[in-house]
Amino acid sequence: MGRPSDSSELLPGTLDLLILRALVPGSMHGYGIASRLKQVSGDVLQVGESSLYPALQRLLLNGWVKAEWGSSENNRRARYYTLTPAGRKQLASERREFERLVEAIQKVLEMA
Amino acid sequence: MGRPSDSSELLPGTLDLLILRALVPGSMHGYGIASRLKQVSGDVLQVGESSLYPALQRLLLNGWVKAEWGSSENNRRARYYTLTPAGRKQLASERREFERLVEAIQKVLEMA
DNA sequence: GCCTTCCCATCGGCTGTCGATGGAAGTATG
DNA sequence: CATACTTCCATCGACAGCCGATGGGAAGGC
Repeated sequence: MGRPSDSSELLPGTLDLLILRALVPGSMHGYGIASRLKQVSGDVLQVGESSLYPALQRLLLNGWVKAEWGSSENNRRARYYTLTPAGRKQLASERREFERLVEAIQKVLEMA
Repeated sequence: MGRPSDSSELLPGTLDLLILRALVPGSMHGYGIASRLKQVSGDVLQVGESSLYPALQRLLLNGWVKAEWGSSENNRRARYYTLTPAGRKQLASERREFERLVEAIQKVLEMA
């Protein structure tokens, strides 16, 4: 699994980038992040919860995001994740790297 | 390893695509494929041999490529890999999928 | 004779992703 | 009321891909 030809709906290695980017407009809870990614991508990016939460743990551990409990607009207990300054730097870095690699791949795809 | 922020020089999950694409102009041996990818990508895509050969085995197993022994232009023993018709179909499919995902990610990266 | 380049290949380990699973708390249905 | 559905949290086990290290052999230059 985790390969483009499989049922994967994600390019492996881009999940952190996507999550960090999703948090730029403001704090969100996990479920909301997944919904937002799905929505913005036009149903292409379908992040399962079993991919999402490990990723969020990772981000917490590295200090890219912080978390605090609260209640969602539906009166449900929810954990809100917020981008830290370090997280913004990481986002910028991952984004540059991603674009660098995609450009490189495009060159290969378009070569003679 | 295998993540964008690491020293990885590859977007995980794109290696098969790259190899298949590299074989479109004609048969090549493994070492040549790696060199070509590096060159065309402007030194960005650096495929280690320990990534390359397992990938080639995979492609062989799936029938996307076939292999035959020969000698390189330098009189050295070399195994030449050639795209099969099934390989071309696979290439087209992986390429579409890759572009689909990249577009989706772009949407996220550029969202408000 | 030695070193570098070319070319093959494998093995062990790590990490990321996913399917399955489970739970709790609100909201709607009948 | 009871049942079902949705939201929201989270973990576990399996699996596959990539990489660093390592091995070797054969051609050619110094």
